[in-house]
Parts: sequence; structure tokens; C-alpha cells
Amino acid sequence: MDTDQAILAFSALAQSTRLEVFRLLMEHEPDGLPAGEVARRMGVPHNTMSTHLAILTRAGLIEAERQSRSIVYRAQLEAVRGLAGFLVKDCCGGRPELCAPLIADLSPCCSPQKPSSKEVAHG
Amino acid sequence: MDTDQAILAFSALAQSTRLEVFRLLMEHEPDGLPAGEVARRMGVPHNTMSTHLAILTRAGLIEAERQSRSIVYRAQLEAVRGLAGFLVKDCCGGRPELCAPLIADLSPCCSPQKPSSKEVAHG
DNA sequence: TCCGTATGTCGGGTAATATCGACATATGGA
DNA sequence: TCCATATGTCGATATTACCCGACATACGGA
Repeated sequence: MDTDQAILAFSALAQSTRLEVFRLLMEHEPDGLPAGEVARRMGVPHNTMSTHLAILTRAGLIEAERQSRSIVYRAQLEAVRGLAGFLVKDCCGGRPELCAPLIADLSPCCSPQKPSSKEVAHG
Repeated sequence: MDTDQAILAFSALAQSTRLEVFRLLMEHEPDGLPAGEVARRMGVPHNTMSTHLAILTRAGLIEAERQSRSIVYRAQLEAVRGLAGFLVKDCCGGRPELCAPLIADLSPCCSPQKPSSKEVAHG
């Protein structure tokens, strides 16, 4: 994930419809959803959605695959990993002491064990 | 970090100058840098930079503090944490199995031990 | 108070983006 | 081939973002 790619990704997610689409496709991993279904669920005209999907695709956040008459879109986990890594490593830049607490905060979120009802206390 | 705040943050970072400014301020944690110094280093007019700094501030990614005649800007680590968490928890939404590998990939980046020259093999 | 420095705000010109109607392309079935 | 479905592309318009000159505000020193 280089800087240009990161900017594409940030830019793609900096729009409410696209952000929701991305989340929708994340929820539907690994099956994905056809373009029309995404447009229908978001209440957006199909051509507008097509543009949004193209932008997300160009950013590498989703990927298209033709399945018969439909084109199914899927979220790209690697892109999320790359973007989160960019964010975190960015702040690391030679200073892991800054970054460690960030990682520590993320880890409980997705560990197989439940986070023992402990949330981030600091607001 | 709610959706609107995330969009503000993504939007703020989706611009090359602002992204670089943010990284610059990360490098200068915890001392920060005065606005004029940031503008000078980036080779950007001070008023243009002022706007960028305001956008980053509004997104919560940096914070301003007056120090005598200067206004010193500092990166907000919590914002990075929040944004990375938003990204990751976003994909977690009930499915930690998707998220675990993302965390696993981030962890070596900032651990006190060096990552043993092992990078993400998959491109 | 007056001046110089540091920063923010306003205005307008230009460029980029969002949206959507209309049309084009691609697939599968008869 | 013809048709219906599914999706993408083009063109126009409205909105927003970026940039920077000019002016305004805030602070410190004399």
C-alpha cells in the first residue's frame, strides 16, 4: 500500500454511500453481492451505483467478478489490511512506542475470545 | 468513532498535502510543529496550509494549541486508533474470523522486536 | 500605543466530484 | 435472431474542493 493507493482508498471511503456499500459487501463476504442488488439495497440508481462501485474497485477495496448475467462484487480483505497497516505503520515511522497502544486497542476487537465487556474507557 | 467522523477523517486524509502533513506531525510527536513551520516544510502558502490544518483539526486527526505567538499542531494518536479501529471493526461486524488475519498482520509492525525481515508476501 | 510576526478568514476563479437520464453493451433463453 | 435482464458509459448540471491574493485578528516587545 503506497501513498497514492492509500489516497485512492481514503477518497473512496470518504463518501457515505460508498462507505456503506463497502460495509455491506464486508457483511456479505465471501459470497459478495451483484451490482443491482447493491443498488437496490442502498436505494440508489443503478448507474450512480455503477460509478461508486467503479471507484471502490479502482481503489482496490472491492473486486468484480462476472457470474452469468450478474456482476458480483466482493470486498477485498487485503485492502482493509493494507489500509489499516498504512495508517498504523504511518504513525510507527521509526517509533513503535506510539503504535503499540494502537495495536493493543485493536487486538481485543477481533480475538476469538470475547472482549470481557471491556471497552475503551477513554473518550 | 462514528460513521460521520470516519468520513471526515477519510476525507481529510484523501488529499496528498494533508496526508503528508499528518505524517509530518506524527513524526514530530509529542512536540508538534507550529503552523508556519508546517507550511514552510511543505512548500505551501500559509493560508492554504491553514485551511488544510483546519480540515485535519475538524476531523479530529490533529489538534491546535497556542504557544505564545505560534499555534502548535499535534497529531492525535487516539484518532488514528479510532480510525484503524473503525476500519477493522467494520469488517469484524460479527465475523472475527475475517478480522483476525488483519490484526495478525498489523501486530509485527509495531512490536518491540523487529519483524525478522518478513513482509507481506501476497501482493 | 505602535509595530512586526504568526495565523486565520474571505473572496473568487478553476478543477474535481456526485447525480442521473439516455443510450450502449453483455448475457441467457426461446 | 429477437427479447428481457443486468450492468456500464456518456453527457449535462449542481455541488463541492482546492488554491492563493488580500485583508483581518492575535500575540509579544518596545
